[in-house]
Order: sequence, then structure tokens, then C-alpha cells
Amino acid sequence: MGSVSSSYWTRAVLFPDWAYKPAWSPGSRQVQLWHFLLELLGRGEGGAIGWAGEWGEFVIRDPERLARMWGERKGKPHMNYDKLSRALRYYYNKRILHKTKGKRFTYKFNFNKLILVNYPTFPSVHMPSQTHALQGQPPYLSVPPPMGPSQSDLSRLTSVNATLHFPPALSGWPVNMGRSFSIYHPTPHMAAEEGEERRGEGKRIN
DNA sequence: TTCGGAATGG
DNA sequence: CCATTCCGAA
Repeated sequence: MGSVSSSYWTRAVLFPDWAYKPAWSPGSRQVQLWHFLLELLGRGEGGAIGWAGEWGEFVIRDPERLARMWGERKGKPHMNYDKLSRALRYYYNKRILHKTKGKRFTYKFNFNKLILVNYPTFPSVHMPSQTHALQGQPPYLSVPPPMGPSQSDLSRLTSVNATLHFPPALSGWPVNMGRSFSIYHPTPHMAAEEGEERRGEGKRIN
């Protein structure tokens, strides 16, 4: 895993390996639902799902179609919105998502908790082109610049990441490359939302 | 429609 | 852990 050094410099510099759970490599972990949603949203898929009003808000325009797409990805032919939405609801506790009440099929990502870092920066190519800047400009956080000389303190890194930094214009989302974007989600207990401070646990059955 | 418990599986 | 499946309740 320490083979490529010059590529993915941001990654190499700022984060330790463990922070990059291979999201969906062939033999690795499966795609998570929110990966999938972000993927569709990112490429402005438009039909089944799209960004809504607020930052991180999205609306599912065609629930059953979205469910079919999701089912196809996961090899679950009997997927439907009822089940998909249950998975979405589990995200409430994990604080990845919450519901925008009053608006049908509308949810909102908690980007406080969900921090996306790094997409494949190619060593050879110099930023192909900034062809299209999508409106509804989304949720990508780029990796901040500064790297102290001596740092093995990971918790510090986390807070550095938490500093939002909006990339001027990124060419797009890492979706086309498939298998190589990374997603990192720490669990800091900073930035309490209004009206909700729930620990991820609190329930343990068995 | 939306919510969340419960059982189950990979 | 992360859904999937099923389902009763609000």
C-alpha cells in the first residue's frame, strides 16, 4: 500500500492510511448507501435524485426508481423505497443524514459529520479541464494545505479537516474513476446541532 | 409518509 | 457494522 508516492499527494501528506477505508474495492467493503447517493448527486443525475434548496439537502424525485438503481448496485432485485428509506433512517442516529420535515422525500446530509476528502489527483495530468461547474454546488471538501513538520497526533488532524475549505472549482466528482475515492468520517463531538445531541450509541441489545 | 423495533444476513 | 426485510404505529 505504500507503493505509489507521488500520486495522491494530498492523501499521503495529510492522512494516515487507516483514515481511508477502501470504500468499494472489488474484494473490499461494499458500497454504502450514502456513497451511492453522493455519487448520483454528484453527477447531477437529475432524474431520480437531486440537490434541493439548502446546503446538503436533496430530494428524491423518483423514490422507486432510485430504489431500483440502488438494488441493482447491491444485487438486491427486490429493493424498494420502503426498504431504502429504512436504511436512510438508520443514518439519523449515526448523524449522517436527517430528514427535512414537511418536505416530501427530502433529506439533508450532515456535512459536519461527513467529511469527504481527496479525490484522485493524477500525478501526470495537470487538472484536465474545468469543464463544467455544476450549480447546486456541493459537498466536496478539499484537503487543507498546511502540514506541520512533526505530527503524529491524529486527533489534531481531524480538527484540521473539520475546517471547511471550499475548493474553487473542481472538475467534478470522483465517480467516473470508480474505485478510487476515499471517504473519511470522523466522529468529533464538536459543533452541536440545534436540538439534538445524541450519542451514536445509547442502545445495545443482544 | 414517516418512523423505528426486531430479526436476519453478509 | 451496514444494511435488508417485514411490519405496526403515528
